[in-house]
Amino acid sequence: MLMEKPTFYITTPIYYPSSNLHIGHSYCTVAADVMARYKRLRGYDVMFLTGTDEHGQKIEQKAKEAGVTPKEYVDKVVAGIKDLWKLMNISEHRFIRTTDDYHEESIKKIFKKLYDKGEIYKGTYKGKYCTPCESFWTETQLVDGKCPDCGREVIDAEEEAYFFRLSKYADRLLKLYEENPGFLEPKSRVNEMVNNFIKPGLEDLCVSRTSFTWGVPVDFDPKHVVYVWVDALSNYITALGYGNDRYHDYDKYWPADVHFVGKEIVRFHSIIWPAMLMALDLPLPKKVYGHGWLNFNGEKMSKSRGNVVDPAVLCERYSVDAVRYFLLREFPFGTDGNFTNELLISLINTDLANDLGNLVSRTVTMVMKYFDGKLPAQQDSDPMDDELIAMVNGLKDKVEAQMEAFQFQNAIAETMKLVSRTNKYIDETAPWILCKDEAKKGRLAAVLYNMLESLRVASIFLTPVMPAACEEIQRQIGASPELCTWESTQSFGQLPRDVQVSRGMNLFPRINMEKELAELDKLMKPEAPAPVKSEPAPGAKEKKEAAEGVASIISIDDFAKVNLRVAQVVECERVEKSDKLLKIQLDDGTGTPRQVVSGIAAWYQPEELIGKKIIVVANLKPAKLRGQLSQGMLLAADVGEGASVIFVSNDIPNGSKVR
RNA sequence: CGCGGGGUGGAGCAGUUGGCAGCUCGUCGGGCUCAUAACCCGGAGGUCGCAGGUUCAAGUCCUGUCCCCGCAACCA
Repeated sequence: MLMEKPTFYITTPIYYPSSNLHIGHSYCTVAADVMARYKRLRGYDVMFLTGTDEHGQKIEQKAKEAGVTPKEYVDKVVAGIKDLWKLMNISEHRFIRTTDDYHEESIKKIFKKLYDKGEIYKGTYKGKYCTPCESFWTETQLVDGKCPDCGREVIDAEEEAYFFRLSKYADRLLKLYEENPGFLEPKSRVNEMVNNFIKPGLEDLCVSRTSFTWGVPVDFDPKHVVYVWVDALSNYITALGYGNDRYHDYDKYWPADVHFVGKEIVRFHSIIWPAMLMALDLPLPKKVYGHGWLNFNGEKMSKSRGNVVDPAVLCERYSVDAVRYFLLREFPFGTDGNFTNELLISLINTDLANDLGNLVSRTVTMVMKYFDGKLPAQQDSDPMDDELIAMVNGLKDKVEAQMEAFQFQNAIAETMKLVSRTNKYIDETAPWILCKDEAKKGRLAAVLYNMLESLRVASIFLTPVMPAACEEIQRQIGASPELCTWESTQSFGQLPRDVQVSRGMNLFPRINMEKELAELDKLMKPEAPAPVKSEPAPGAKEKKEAAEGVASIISIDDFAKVNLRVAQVVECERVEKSDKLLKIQLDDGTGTPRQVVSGIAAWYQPEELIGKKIIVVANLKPAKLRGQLSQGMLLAADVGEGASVIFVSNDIPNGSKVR
């Protein structure tokens, strides 16, 4: 009886607090939380870790821009992150910040240990350096041989740096994947790692920097700070007390059962992290699971596109539980998902309002109506009930199998099948007819009991996903907490026969789709003034067109920001390996040639543009297209599927301002 | 160029070891009235991107091809 509880250690990545988090971060953290809650329900001693990775040049810069110290900067963002997790009902967890003193202490020790073991050596980091930006860049990052940030020339430069002997672990990593196929999931990620990174050969990894100071100093060589790899990845063990006295759970929880990570950082977790642990002679995590990304309306979410979804807004409008349900029910964990507002509302309405919420409502109402809230113990069963009961009894295994494989969407789907079956059962048994015959009171009571019992089981399976709502369901159907253990779902019939229900509020109110879509649209573009046109609820595509067709009003000052100039095409050629792009050299009157890359190759031959005068947006941030620097864009009209460049009269001198 | 992912009824997606093609939404018709204009039943609708091949049998394996998306390394 004194058996120790089995342990379960799950982590999310530590997020980079250079700005507020978006729905993608919530997705990962909620998934981990659901797993943690599920394991706790099943009797595990769970350690759930999340946190923030707070060092690095970008934070240093952001803080400088904001006129505060880096610590002040991250403190503020981190406070917001903690609030978000509170709002999203993230259960008991440990929160590590890489600026925590115990973590920094551990990092110094780990770095020293690796150095003493010869796993880290001092060398020189060679790269391209942009003096004004004080930034190192790799060859591949350069845009047309110039600094990707400012477009200026870079110089060859070297800096002294420490390197981790990553290259020597290639074989051991390959062996790890072969012998332990479950180490990295989904499986498709393994090929990616092997083909892209290990097979071409691993290079030693630069693990220190001298170009910025916002980091953990290397204590035996203080002009260096520990770079992200050692600093951030080690959080999974420093948070347990490895190398520090703040915590003492390392022996209990390490190795981790699973690291949940986004697909963009799978590489770090499946190559660098295991290699580091090998170098430290520590056990490896049992599994790294790379989940997919949430796109928005088919596009990658990003600040510059202005399509970042704020989870807090959604939670406030639709309840935390509804958002949590949506995230896990709608998207297969492991592959990318496409987030749309329409999908969110539609799922809440159908699954939660119509099916589950309404089932609770009609069930409780009938018990109130027919038996004044308390069922009689005298009940008559019927073979008609067998199918429903069998379904309940078989459900636990199915749900568990899906949860253990991190297939949340399937686990939820299994449970929702029971909800649907129960709705159907009501139709089959027609309690509203039974109630008219006094002789059938016992039968009526049995039917209502079966409905309650199905709801009890469904609510337990959904508890990890929707903790608050399920608690309320259980309260309404009269299922006390001791009747809602995970084990109790094993067999049908745990509620007392004479159960007492209580009426409650609607769990999931239906949402007016048209109205909400319009509201959400407004909320997502807070900086934009009210749209000129506010057609109700157009389809997704139409909406996009409307936004493009009738742009919102801007002030003359906004327009003044755009620097339009007349320029003449000097040279023009196709961009190699691209069928859409033309590379155009312009004379914009400044004396310095300007290169613009434009996606008009389908409609223009390079020759026919040479000598023509066009209008160029001269102050657009330079971008790299197919490896070619583009310093601006030329104006062209959309004509059907094609494009028509706006040419201007050759009388206008190059460089003339257009306004 | 390379690597990875994807192309399945109107929309969005599932489809482990090859075996009569499923789900949700929408749509059409019917039923019910306990319930949150909810619930239940039935119908229509797909030659599973295209072309070959292996097999008694392929969405599922092999080859070729077209299109879409992402990643290309110190960026955390």
